[in-house]
Amino acid sequence: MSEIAPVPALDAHLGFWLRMVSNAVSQSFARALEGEGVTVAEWVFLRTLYGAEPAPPSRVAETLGMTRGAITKLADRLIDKGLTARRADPEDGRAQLLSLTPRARRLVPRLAALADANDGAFFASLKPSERAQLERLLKRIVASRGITEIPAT
Amino acid sequence: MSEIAPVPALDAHLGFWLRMVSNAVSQSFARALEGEGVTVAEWVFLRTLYGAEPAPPSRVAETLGMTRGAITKLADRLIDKGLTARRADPEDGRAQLLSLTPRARRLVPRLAALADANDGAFFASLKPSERAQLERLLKRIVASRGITEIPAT
DNA sequence: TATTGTTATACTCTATAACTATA
DNA sequence: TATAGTTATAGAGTATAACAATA
Repeated sequence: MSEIAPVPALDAHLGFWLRMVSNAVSQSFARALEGEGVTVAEWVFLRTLYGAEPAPPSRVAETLGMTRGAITKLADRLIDKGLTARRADPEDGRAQLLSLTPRARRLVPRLAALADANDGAFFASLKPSERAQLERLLKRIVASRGITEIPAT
Repeated sequence: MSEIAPVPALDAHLGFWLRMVSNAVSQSFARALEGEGVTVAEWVFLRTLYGAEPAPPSRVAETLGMTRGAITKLADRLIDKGLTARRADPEDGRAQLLSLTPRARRLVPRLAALADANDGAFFASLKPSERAQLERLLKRIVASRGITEIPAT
């Protein structure tokens, strides 16, 4: 006979609440971005290249904690959308350089405004001191666990 | 000429830090689950059915905020793995009932132990009072935004 | 040989919509 | 007609591995 051992509920873990809030924030942001025709991963990619020198896929991959193959696919999609350009690196015949198109440079500030609004709405119920406390705790975890990966999803 | 308007960095948003930590917790947990041959979504599904009456796909879908089609696919995979059973509801010819196999009932406590260990490791750098504070703030956001969806991913 | 990038393949997660069977 | 579930299709995100070109 198969016993039912007592098992903590899903919501007994802090990680559960973290994911619940994080997913809600991301999903809400994703819906807002949809109106501008981009996904969250695309936003992160665009923001990373914004105001920066053209970068090779390998560096973007490292920054975002993704494989080079994944960056190729993401870049392909953004090139199709007219938001990214890819050109050969004049100094290394193997390398490519990714950069934003003028349209992307006009778009990014609009997307940033959506990010601001989304963030503001979600954390509006916290007092400034509480928001600061939340940020402090999260950054402590990032530091203590050595988390370096920028979340693209 | 295309101007570069000042745009807040990705890490200027609380949502960024939330996602950074949440993704790290989930990825670490996913790797731990891999050793047991299940994904995070499968764990959530299994935990939801553990110790509960057999449930129709429609109810599971509602609980997890997924479509019925998605649940069918998830259940198919778990049936293949011998962790879930599907049988016709004797009281409604249209309905099916999903339940855990004995093997799944033995597995869930092991998976729960992994969840405990993962959570413990990530929040070890916080004092108990800080963990409580973090939980309180997260739950406040959940309540104020009316978040109900259990994060399956 | 090592490195850069692309391509091929595959799998998870998810959604929408068409479809079947039953109520 | 309405509901429950499945199936078909599609797309995002990701990974691994094979490959071509260049260093």
